Formats: sequence, structure tokens, C-alpha cells
Amino acid sequence: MPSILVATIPTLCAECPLRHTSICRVLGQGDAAKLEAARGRQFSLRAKRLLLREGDTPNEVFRVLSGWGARFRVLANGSRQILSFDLPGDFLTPELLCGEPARFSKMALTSMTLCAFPRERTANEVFGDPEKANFIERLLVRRIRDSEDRIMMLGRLPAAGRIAGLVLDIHRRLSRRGMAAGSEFEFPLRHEDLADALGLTPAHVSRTLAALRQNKLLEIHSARAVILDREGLQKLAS
Amino acid sequence: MPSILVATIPTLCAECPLRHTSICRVLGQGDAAKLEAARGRQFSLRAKRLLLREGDTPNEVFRVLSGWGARFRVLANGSRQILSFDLPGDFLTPELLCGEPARFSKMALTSMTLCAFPRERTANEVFGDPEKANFIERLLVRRIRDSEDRIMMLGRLPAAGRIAGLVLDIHRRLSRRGMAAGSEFEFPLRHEDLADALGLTPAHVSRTLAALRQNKLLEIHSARAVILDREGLQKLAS
DNA sequence: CGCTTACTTGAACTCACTCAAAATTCGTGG
DNA sequence: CCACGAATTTTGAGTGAGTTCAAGTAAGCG
Repeated sequence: MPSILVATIPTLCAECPLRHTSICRVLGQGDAAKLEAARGRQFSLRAKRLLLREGDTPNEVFRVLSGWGARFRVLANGSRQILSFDLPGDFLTPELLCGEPARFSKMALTSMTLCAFPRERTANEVFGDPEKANFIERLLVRRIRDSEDRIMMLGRLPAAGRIAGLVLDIHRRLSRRGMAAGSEFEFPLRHEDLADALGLTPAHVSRTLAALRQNKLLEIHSARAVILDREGLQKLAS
Repeated sequence: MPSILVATIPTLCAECPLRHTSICRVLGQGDAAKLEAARGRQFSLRAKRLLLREGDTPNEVFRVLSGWGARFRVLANGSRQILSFDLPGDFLTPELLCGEPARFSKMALTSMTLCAFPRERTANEVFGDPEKANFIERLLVRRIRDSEDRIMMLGRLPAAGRIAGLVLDIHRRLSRRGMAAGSEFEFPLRHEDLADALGLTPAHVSRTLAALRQNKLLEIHSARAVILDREGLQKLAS
């Protein structure tokens, strides 16, 4: 076991760039002190560590401050299906607010920093107020939409289209958070992660990415992605 | 245009076997008169008719009294991806309660009978009361779960496993409603419907069903399905 | 009974997989 | 800063599951 670890200096909510968005806006309502009071611990997680195991009923929910994660399930035959990726700023596990056991695991893909919120207190806070409940409602509806987009991709698109769709989706999510410089952005996913999300094998992901690069559509190099031809990708992902 | 049509005698809520379940329980709370007041028209729909077109913002939501339907989207290349099947008793389009435009179409696969509820009034009724809102919340969470099950199937299972998983899922849903006689039940889906839901072609669905039949796992004949080996199917669908 | 729709089956093909080895990149410790 | 080992990516050859296209068969339905 290697020596550890960054003694993280917790970010104060008052100084957090994310405090006006997502769950933090809902819980803080513009008041940093109130938000700080709602928040639990803040902590880091190294790559490949599990944040949550299928069947767990965690007593915290989270917000991602930095780093990428994956939500996945493992089949009987041992293969992994990634259901979604967790990006910086995401509020994690709205579906676990009610205290049901998780139907999925969550793993850090890069090292991550997370803010934790006590589950039960947060649930009470949120479901006690129709307007706040509406926020969760929207999150759930968005997750349905995203799942169904994925179903479309898996059911009806060839490998190149699936990759195009996923990359565009991630780019859109990062852009909205100001985390993409135009068409270029961080992209720490390994081929194996892409494969497990898209129903492919790492080898075929490699070949397909090579083809996309050759056709001047998309470049992925050393944990960065560059969209060269948005139109073209969009067409592939119809 | 063929001559029409069954002058349906509307089922009275007081006599409806579904009145104590799902949305009808929520809206009626045991009082048939109250439910009758909440309900709008009741009507029939012939097979292949659209109930809803992608982009629509319908001013009604529905409950299926009888018949099967499909929720689907159509890709640029014209291919159809079925996202889910609507069975008798299902409450349709909880995600449209809020008045957002539909991201999918809905079609009757067999002839259907539906009860309509005015959307806006129902939404107010439901979201005004935390307990009722909770019902919708659960529906949404279940839909997420179902979508993610489908993602698993499409991403990681071969054709036989996908079919096994879908048939077991439908059997489970029908059983809960008392609509399956043990391991035998109505199954009006065409091979094309299965194919469009499972990311396959009708030809391959036919071949795979033949194999399942040969292995004494599952028989589908003239709109009926018989589960011969539940264990075996479950294993295929891991 | 005839027509349409759905299902089955065959042959050729293709996309993606498997298995394996080579090349590259990354992380770590010296 | 370099060197080493581990992880990841690339590439190749062979295979297989599922597709496409087409023809033939069976099953509903008016």
C-alpha cells in the first residue's frame, strides 16, 4: 500500500464555485452559512476505489467537486456495464435519497473530491418543500432521458455512432459547466471504460477511434478530447 | 378507410377492476365517485394508431384498460427503437405530467382501450400533495430501473439473453396484475416489435426463438407465451 | 377464398469479438 | 531526470454472432 495522502483543505462553501448550482443551490438558497450547515464531510477518493457497492444503503449523498466516476453493474458472467458517468458538479444518487438499497455500484475513475450530505436530513429537507422536491423530480426525469438516449445508442447505432453520441453528450455536460475550452476538453476515460459503457470491447474502441481520427471527426489523446467535426459526429449519432 | 367502430360502453369506475391500483387509487382514494369526477373520456384505439407523437405536449394522461402499446423513437436512418411496452393497467406518461413536450412517440400494438385524465388538473392534484407526489416519484424511479435493465441487456447480453430478459420482465408485470395463468400468458408482440426493442432484426429473433423452443426454455405461438424453464431463462438473462 | 401480413429459412456477408503479441504511455522510485 | 515495471493502447489474424436480402411458407382477416 503506497504512502498517503493529500491532507485536503476542505473547500468552504462560501468560496466554492459550485455553490450556486444544483443541489447546493437548493440546500443553501444563496446563503453560504446555511449550505455549510447542511453539508457533511468533504473527502477524496483515489482512482479505482468504490464509492458505493450494489446493495448498499448509504447514509450520505454526494456532490462531485472534482474528478470522474462511473455508475455500473456487474453481470453474472463478470462483465461490467457502465450506466452513466459522474462528472464534476454532478449530484450523486438522487435515487437513493429515499433510503432504498442501491441497484448499482459507483467507482472513481480518476481521483475524486466529494462533498457528502447526510442522506436522511437532506431527504427530509428536500421532500418537505414542493419546490425543492421539484428539483429532484427534474433530476430523475433527466436521468430517464439519458438512459433512453443510451438505449437508442446501444440498440440502433454501430460502434462509431455510439462513441460519437457519448462524446458529444459529455462535451455538452462539461460545456454547460464551463469545463470545456470550445471543442477541446479533459477526457480521462480509458478505452475499457468506453467499451463497458457502449457494449463494445476495448480493442474495437481503439480501432473505431482510429477511424474517427482518420476521418477528422474526433481526436482523443492523453486524456484530452478534441471535437474536429461536430456536424459529422452528430450525424453518426443521428 | 374501413367502417368504424365499437360504440364502447364506458366502464364505470365503480365497476372497474383497476380502480384500487396505480393512479386510480391515488386520484380516487377509494371513492369511486371522486375517481369518476377526476377522469376524462374513455376511448379505444385500433392497432398501429399513434397515441402520441414525439414533440407533442398532450393535455391528457392515460391509463390502459386493455391492449398493448409501445413507446418508441425513430432515428434519422428511419429505424425504430422501442423504449418500453405499455401493458393493461399501466399509467401512461407520468413524465409528461409537467407539460414538457414528449421525447418519444406512443403507438397501439393491439387495439387498446384507455381512460384519459386531464393533464393539468391531474398534475395539480398530484403535485399538491406530498404523498401523491411520492407515487409519481416511485413511478419515475421504476422507469429508471427498467431503462437501466434494458441498457444491461443491450450492452452485455446476446440475443437469447435479451429475449429471455424481456419475456421474464413482461411475465412478472402481467403476473402482478393477475393476467398470467401460471407460466402461460398473452403475448401479442410481433417479432418486429421484439427486434425493435432488443436491438435485433426480425429474422434473428425468429431464429433465436426457434433455438429457445428447441431447448425447451420458451414457446411463443399465436400471441401466447409459455415459460417452460424459468431457471434456464433467468440464467440466460443473468 | 383471396389478400395481406407475419413468420421461417437459406446463403452470403460484415461488424465486432477473441486471443495474443507488440508498442506505447504512465506512474513510481531511485 | 532517468529507468523500470505496470497499465493501457495498438495492431494482427482468425472467428462468430447477427445482418441483409430474398424467397418461400403459414397464418389472420375481410
